[in-house]
Formats: sequence, structure tokens, C-alpha cells
Amino acid sequence: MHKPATIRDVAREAGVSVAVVSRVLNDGSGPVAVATRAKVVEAIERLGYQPRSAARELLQQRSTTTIGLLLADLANPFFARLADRVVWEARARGVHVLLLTTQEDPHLEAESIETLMGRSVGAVIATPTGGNLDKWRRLRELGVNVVLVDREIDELSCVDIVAIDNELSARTATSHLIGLGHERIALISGPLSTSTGRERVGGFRNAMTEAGLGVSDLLVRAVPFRGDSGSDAVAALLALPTPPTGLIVGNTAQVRNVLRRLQQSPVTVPDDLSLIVFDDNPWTELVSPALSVVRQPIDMLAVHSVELAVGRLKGTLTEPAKRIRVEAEFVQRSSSGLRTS
Amino acid sequence: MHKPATIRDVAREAGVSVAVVSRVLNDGSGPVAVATRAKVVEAIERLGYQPRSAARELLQQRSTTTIGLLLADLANPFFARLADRVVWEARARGVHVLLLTTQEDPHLEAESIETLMGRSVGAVIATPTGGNLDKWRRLRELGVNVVLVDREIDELSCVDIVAIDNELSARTATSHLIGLGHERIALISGPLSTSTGRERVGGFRNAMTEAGLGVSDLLVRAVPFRGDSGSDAVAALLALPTPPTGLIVGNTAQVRNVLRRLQQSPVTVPDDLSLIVFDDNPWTELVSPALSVVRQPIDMLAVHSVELAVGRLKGTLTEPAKRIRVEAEFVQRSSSGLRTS
DNA sequence: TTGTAGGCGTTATCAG
DNA sequence: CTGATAACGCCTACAA
Repeated sequence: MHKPATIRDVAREAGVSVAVVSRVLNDGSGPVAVATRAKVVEAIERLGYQPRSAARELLQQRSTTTIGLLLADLANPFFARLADRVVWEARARGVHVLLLTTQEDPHLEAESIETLMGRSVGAVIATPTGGNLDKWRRLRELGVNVVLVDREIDELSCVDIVAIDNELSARTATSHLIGLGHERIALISGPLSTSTGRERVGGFRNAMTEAGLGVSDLLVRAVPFRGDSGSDAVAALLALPTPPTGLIVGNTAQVRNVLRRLQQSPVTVPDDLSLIVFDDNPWTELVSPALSVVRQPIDMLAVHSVELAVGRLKGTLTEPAKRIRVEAEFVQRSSSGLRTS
Repeated sequence: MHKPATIRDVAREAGVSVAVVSRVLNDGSGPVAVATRAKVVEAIERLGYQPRSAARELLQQRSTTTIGLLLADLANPFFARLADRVVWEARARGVHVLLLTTQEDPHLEAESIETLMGRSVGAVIATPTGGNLDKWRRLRELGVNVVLVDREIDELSCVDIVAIDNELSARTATSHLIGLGHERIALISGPLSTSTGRERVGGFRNAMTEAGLGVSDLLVRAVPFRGDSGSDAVAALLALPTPPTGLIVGNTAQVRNVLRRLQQSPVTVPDDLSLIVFDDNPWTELVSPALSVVRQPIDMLAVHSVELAVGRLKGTLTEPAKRIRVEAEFVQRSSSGLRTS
């Protein structure tokens, strides 16, 4: 267990001063003679020297090489793939990722934000639970750049936002079912404490009223992301005197529970019930019938988030907070069809 | 954008010296009068003080509050859920996670290991690609504790290992098919450069030969994790003069490609082909027919990995390198059945 | 073009 | 019980 080499070791090995080594390390921070540089590079190689990032972070105010990624829940394929792309895009820019999860729990989120404050990360990409306004503000005041992805918090200013147009997506999905002749359409969304929940419910309602269809409150279920709430919601919908003939699941985390419950029930999809779910993933076309989905462009979400986060971090981006909307795509497959009953 | 408060600010605010504040922070590192402590705690509250972890890390040789997690690919649900559990278990122990991915590319893995060296993480949990022996060794020599999870590297000593018994799992799956009357059984595994690939092929071969069945090399395809190799492998198997009646997919990353190809082909599961895949996830029982699977106990993998990593980190675990095997479970569903042809 | 020295925020050591 | 002070490894003026 050797002690790692320090910049001083390198300097000695190369027969120069630490300042020169530092300049070689941070290419461009000062003039270095070609011959000297070569000596230093060689010494670095020979010693297997790695700069200690802790030392750098200490004197810069915040790290320019680490961002925090605060996601809801990696067991949800949507967030998992988002994480995958974010890590990838960040690395492509020489930035590392400190990963935290909230498990949709505002209390855990609060803890995480505090952690982030102490870790001197320069930026944070997050899917907020909806609470902890004060903590988010404090983080901002500390000079940490915040990028909200997928969800947003209206009351929070000075944060970048990257998301799909949830209102439009829900509206499109709803209109599609309406076009197929459905009139009793139900929506299972995420909780109204999240922007995605609110916007999707809004889009759904708008599409319905614009089509001259009423919306029964019984047919709109905003349920938690965690637990088996999706299953219960389906059960309740199917138990209605006149059950819906169309269902949109706008709560990505509950899609699997909904499907399981549906498979256990006597209703068949799409004959008895046309189904559209939010978010595509590699399995949605493997179940039968293949699911009609609203596909979120995860790559785009990741690219923009990282671009913003890193841009602010490195100071190349100084404009006021941006709000980037990327387009979701409706993909029709076999789970939605003409109304038959 | 306020400057964050430092320990000195707190000391001034509380009317004590920094040393006292430090002792209050690291509860137990020295005596503090009850009244003094109260004053300090209050000052900390008032200033919203957060210790800078960078300063701590600089002083201590390696961070005792950060571990690295180097995974293959978060788009694979297996690794995603593993990450979820690892982050969770780590947090429960007050430890944070720096996330890196290799995308199964040894070159990216090498970069990541170097990063890890500079980040002064105290421990690393990783699913190695199979290469970079020297780099792993160097990391170890630097005093970083390494825990390999899911896969292992034989040549690497002094690293902890947490994995299922892949030989046994593959053997069990194979025996199950044999018990159903199948004789021409194929295996699609991961590359032989990984321990999981080698062991699963081994278990498969052993089960076959023990049952007095020959193993044609044509029926064993070790294919890469990335790309569409699973699809190609299926196509090749189905094009054989006498195609297999049973198939085990031991390459988790390729399961979806295999299924897609199978759905596009005229063969029906399980009538024409009995299917068993490695690793369970919430979608395997939603496809039809529901898949017979080898279920890895992801929770256990995560718990043990973190336990080992954190134990070494905090110095509570000093025994020589451990190798922990957790039990995988075979779950029979509808995709495997009696041989009919 | 190169070297010297000070300080980033924290902990540990050792006197008071 | 408390306080001063020396590290930790690196960067950045500034001086040579």
C-alpha cells in the first residue's frame, strides 16, 4: 500500500518546481518550455501520478469536475436510462457524477440536498419530489447551479429546466383515444405535488372538454409513485358501474403494477380497454399486446441537462435560467384500438 | 450567492475556537463541555454550516464517506436495480456514491479506474469488464478497497467478491430443461472474458454431460453484452438443420433482443422452444408467455457489497479478502415446458 | 520560462 | 476542558 505520489514528488523526479508541474497539469495556465514539459510528462507517467481532486476543490470554491445527480428511483427504467445517459454525457465532458436517490421521499431529498452542499459540487441535476423549496433555494444561494429534469418546481427561480411538454403529451394521447371512439377515458397519473402529475391531468382534461366530453373525477386517479397504488387504481376503475373503455397511465412507476392487475382481471386489452402508457422502454413492445406509448426522448433530456449543468459549471453559459422543452413522441402499437362496446 | 460558512465562522459566532467546533462535529474525538457544545450546535444551525468534505478528504488519506460504483451499464435493469440498492444501502451507512459506467468497454473502464484513484474514494464496488488487471492492482496498492460484484477476476487477489453461484445456476436451469425431456439445448451466454460467461457455460456443459447428452459447439454462443448479438445468435440457432428445443439465455443484456427476435420468428414458446432467461425483473412475468427465470437476489448482492466496502473503509473489517456467494433462485413460469417435438 | 510562498477548510497534536 | 498551530496537496500571484 504505497502512498500516492504528490505533485512535489513529480517535481523532484522531473527536476523542476511544483509550479511547472501544475502548469503542465492544467494545460494553458502558463508557459512551459517544450523540453521541460516532456520531462514532467515522463515523470508523471513513471510515478503514475494522479492529482488529488480534494486538494483542487479545496481552493477553488466549488468543483468544476463533479456534478450531483439526484434522481427519484433507479429501479424505474426511465430514471435508470436517464442516469445512464447523464453519466455518459458528463464523462464526455470530463465531469463525474455523484449519485443520490430520493426514493420519492422529501425527507430523504432534504438530506441529499444537504449532502450536496457539503460536497462542493458545482452543479446538480435533479428530479425533485416537489417539496423542500427552502433547501433548494439555499443550494442556489450557495452558488450551486441547479438543473431540474423531467419535473419542475414553479416557485423556484434561477434554475434551469429540461422536460417534455407534459400537457401536450397527455392531450395527444387522450385525443388519440377519443379519435378511436372512446368517451369514457380514465387517467392514472402521478401525484399532483409533481409538475408532471399536474400537467398530464391538465392535458387530459383539456382534450376531453375540447372534445365535448365530460370528465368524471372518478376517472382521474393521481396516485403515488411508490407502493402498489397503480394496482388499486385499476381495481377501482374496473369496479365502477360503467368502467372506462380507455385508460392512460401517466405514472411511469406504476405501469407495471397496472399491467399486472390488468392481466389478472378478466378484461382484455384492447378489446375491453384501450391502453396507453407513459414512457417507452425495451419491454413495452414485448408484452402482448404491444403497448401504445408516449415516448420520452431520454437522450435529449440527458444531453440538455448535462449541457446546461456543465455549461454553468465551466462558466461558458451565463444567460439567465433556461427552460428547455423537448418533444415526446406518441407511438401507437396494439394496446389501443377502436371502441367496441 | 453567499460564501458558505466555514468552521472559523462558526467558532467566532459561538465564541470558541475552531478546535472545539471540530470536536463537536466529530462527536467523540475529544471532550467538550455540555454548555459549550450547545453554543456550538446553535451557531452551526444559525449559520447553516456544512463541513467541506474536500478539506476533510485532503487531510485524511482517503475519504471514508465516498465509495465509487463502477457498473457496466445502467440501461440494463439488472445493474440499474443493483445501483439503486447500493446507493440505498450506502446512504443508510452515511456513505455517498460516485457513479461511473464502463459500457462494457475496457478502455472506458481504464479511464474510470484512473478517475477513482484521483478521487480518493476509500472503496470501489465494481462489475469489471475482465481486462485492466494492472490498473486494478494499482488501485489496490493505493489502498483502495475493491469489491467485485456479479463478476470476478481470478487473477486479482486481495479483492472481495460478491456473486451468485453461476455454475450452479446454469446447471439448475439446464437440468430443468433436461427433466422436461429436452436434449438439444442451446445456451446464449455473455463473453468468455467474463467470469459469468465462463461459469454459466461450464454449468451448462456439466449438466449436459452428466445427463449423458453431448454438447455441440454450435449450440453454445458466447456473445457480447452490447449490440444486437443476441438477435443474431437466435437467428443462427433457429437456422440450424435441427434447431434446439430448449434455450437458456445467460446474457442478461441480450434477453430483450432474443425475445424480440423470437417474436418475429415463426417459432412459438414454449411449444417449439422452451426458454429460460437469466435474471428476473418486473417485466419478465408480463410478457407472454411469462418467462421462466434464474432470479438473482439483487438486494443481497447490494447489501453484502456495501457491507464489505464500508466495513473496510471504516476499518471495522480487517479479515483477508472474502468471497461471498449468494443463492440464485430458479423460478419456473410458462416459457419452459415438456418437449413436444 | 521558472521558482517561492501563501492559503483553501479541516483535523490532530500538544500546550495551557 | 479549551486554544493555538501544523499539516494535507494543490493552485496562483508574484518575484527572479
